[in-house]
Amino acid sequence: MPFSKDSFKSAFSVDNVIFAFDQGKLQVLLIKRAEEPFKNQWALPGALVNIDENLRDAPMRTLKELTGLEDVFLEQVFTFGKVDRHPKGRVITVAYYSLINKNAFSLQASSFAQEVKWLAINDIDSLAFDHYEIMMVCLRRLQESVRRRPIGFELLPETFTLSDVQDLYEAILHKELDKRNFRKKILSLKILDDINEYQQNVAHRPAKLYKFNIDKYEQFKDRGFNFEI
Amino acid sequence: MPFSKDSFKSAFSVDNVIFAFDQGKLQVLLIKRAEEPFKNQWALPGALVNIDENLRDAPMRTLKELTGLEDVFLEQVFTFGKVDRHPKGRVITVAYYSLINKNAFSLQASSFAQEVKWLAINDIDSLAFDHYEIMMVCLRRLQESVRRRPIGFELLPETFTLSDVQDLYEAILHKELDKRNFRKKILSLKILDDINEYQQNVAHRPAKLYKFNIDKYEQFKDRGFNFEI
DNA sequence: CCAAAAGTGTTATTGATACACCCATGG
DNA sequence: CCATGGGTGTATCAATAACACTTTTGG
Repeated sequence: MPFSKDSFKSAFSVDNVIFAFDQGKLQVLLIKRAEEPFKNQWALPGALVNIDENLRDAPMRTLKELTGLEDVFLEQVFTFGKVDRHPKGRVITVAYYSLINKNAFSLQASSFAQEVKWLAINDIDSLAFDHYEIMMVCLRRLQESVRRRPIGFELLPETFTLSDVQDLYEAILHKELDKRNFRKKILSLKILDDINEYQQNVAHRPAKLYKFNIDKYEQFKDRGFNFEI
Repeated sequence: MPFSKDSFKSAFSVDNVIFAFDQGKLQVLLIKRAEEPFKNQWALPGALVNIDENLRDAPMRTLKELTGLEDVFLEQVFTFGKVDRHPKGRVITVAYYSLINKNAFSLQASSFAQEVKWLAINDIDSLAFDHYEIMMVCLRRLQESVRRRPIGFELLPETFTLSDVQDLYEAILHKELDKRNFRKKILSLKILDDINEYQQNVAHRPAKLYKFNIDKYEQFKDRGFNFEI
């Protein structure tokens, strides 16, 4: 049972910025609100926290309802608690972000939203509530994280080219990177395994395919690195 | 009015890890609990969030009650929300940490605690609830922050020596640092102003005194730096 | 004159940056 | 044979790391 749902004076919620990478762009999953306030406006997916549910399970539940996915990268970012952030009462919300591979699932019909869509983050300029601010705070956190820990690979398919990785980093950091230096650096981390296969049917020299090395990831998770790019 | 105080089933709180630097050690302010649960055990200062109070104001209120201080460095760290983290009901808590100069005030009597004390963080090995974990998460965040932004000077008196700064960094990072390299690096940031004064009445060569340059701080606050030490 | 902490420079190594051409494939 | 993106190396510069002795004061 969510906090104080019936006599709504105060509530406790989570919002989840779900990132994916598609068509060279960083995309965010949005829902169109079916109810007031902000009816018919785009918003971040979220949920009230059930009283018998661990906090982290709330955004996981949202994610599962929307995408069917479990075991997804999920990181808590910040808790937003201004008194007036929700027009109908006091709602404190914990923001999370997730990284998913868009191709691994299809969007599911969901009860709480009329409509669901992906939108490139650079094409979003307003959202319901303070969700735009929440999204941008999550983006900044993703940008910091991607420079310090080997995350981001959750956004790619199982095998990918070095150019895919570079395109992803450029999309996240919103910045062009030098090809040779990028390759040197990412390979020096030894988190990518060359699988000795190549792209097929491309109208140019086929690129080598790589796989993400999960063991090295585990080593770096705590230790971190400094991807100065 | 705090969330659901009377019929306590769920509540929303903040806990504040208040750091100070004294006798070469990083200290944390603790309160002895006057009530069950965990009666007579040491805990982090905290408060329930009032329904008409911005989230960030709650730890500031705690701080003011305990120390009389306002305008203190305060950073949100993480929100802890396991179902069973509080034995008496569902309490989600937002952890903050503060940095204060221990000499600038005296501890005040407080209603919610029998007793208040400073304890060196290395001498703390358990606390009420999950407060030990909360404290350690805040410490890690402080350690990260101090390497990337010019924070920490809130812990020092208005004038200080370079050795004071080094001792502080060593206490925070729990690691010995090379004197010459440390000085080179910290001076290269230009956030310290040499005030052309010296220590008095010390039984050794007196050290130069420095002041923290708040303008340079503002520049670095967003830009950050990389204090690889 | 002793004890204590302050203060100071150089070298070696590592990492970051800037930069341009040839290669393999499909059409 | 053209267009497309894949792939590669070097030189310069900046930052980091390791390291030991002299100076100034009070007692």
